[in-house]
Amino acid sequence: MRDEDLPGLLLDWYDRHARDLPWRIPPGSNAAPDPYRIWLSEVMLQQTTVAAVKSYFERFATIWPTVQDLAGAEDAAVMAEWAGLGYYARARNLLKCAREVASRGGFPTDYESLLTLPGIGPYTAAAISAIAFGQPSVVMDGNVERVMSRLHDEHTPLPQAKPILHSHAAALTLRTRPGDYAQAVMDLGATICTPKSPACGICPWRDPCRARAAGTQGELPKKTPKKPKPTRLGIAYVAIREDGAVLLETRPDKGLLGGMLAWPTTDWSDDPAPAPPLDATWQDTGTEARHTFTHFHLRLAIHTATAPASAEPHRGVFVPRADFRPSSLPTLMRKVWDLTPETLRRL
DNA sequence: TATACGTGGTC
DNA sequence: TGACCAAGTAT
Repeated sequence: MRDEDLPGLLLDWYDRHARDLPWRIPPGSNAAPDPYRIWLSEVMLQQTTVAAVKSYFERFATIWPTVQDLAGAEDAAVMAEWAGLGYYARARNLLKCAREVASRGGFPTDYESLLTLPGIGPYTAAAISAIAFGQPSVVMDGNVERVMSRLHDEHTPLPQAKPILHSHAAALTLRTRPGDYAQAVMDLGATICTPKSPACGICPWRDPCRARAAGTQGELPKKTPKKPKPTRLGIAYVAIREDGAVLLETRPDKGLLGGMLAWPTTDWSDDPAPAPPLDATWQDTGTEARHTFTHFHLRLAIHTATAPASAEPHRGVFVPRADFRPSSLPTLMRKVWDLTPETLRRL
């Protein structure tokens, strides 16, 4: 098996097995990819599964069919539509990027220019230039790292191995069909060369794969062990006015859940100081929302209060119940609402 | 180079 | 059930 045969082998497989995805131009189609849809899908797919992205992509593409439409959207509308997808800096950067692209009249086509846009890093710049503009960029994501580590039986742990794996990937990236090739390697990683129990028997690269020959595919890629997650504590304050309005605030742009609608809370720490957003008689419901973020566990106690029509909160604004959509909250805050006693939620 | 940054599925 | 993991980026 010669190295130059590998891309062709993979493209043959992709021609027969490419998944049908809402943002994808099927192999063999003459249609031109829409850079806006490619960009939108790639940003959504950062550290996020295809299954989670699909419905969000459909909604965004329907509400804002072009980058000009998105550039003209209200910040709050975009954040509300992104709620539940996670990594909210992506949504803030999405809007910044849309406005920059719209003002310059379209997406740049080359890797270096794409890299300067907000929310577009090495992976996304390579993916857009390859998939939307047919450039032979080296597309490196978690899938490609895993596939390359196995193909070459590379035991150096990540992230140390990144340069080695990148050079392996670069050696396979050709001028022919770079967009299809990039998607093919990622599809291979997502559906066959999976992290656990890869389906080597049906892999188009089973013969050249060095890890398969050595029987090491299940242990690759090696990774440096992760730190344990600490547990932090906090209190979420759910205030409901006599007319049913709920007290919410928009979190600061920087930091966790930045820019998202949320119940006022204390700090999240070992021993948070109480910080009720309203002078009222607060009740401890005795229940807590448990949530795990990337780097810590959180236990958020839920305190509730009812407020008169004249109530003036220190923080946040009362949102009329008719305008309140739990689906516009990030998942942690939606959990808090779901755990709030039914008798209060019905007020 | 290391850390902050979400969420849901899987085993 | 808890740890791992996913089409990463910003700082």
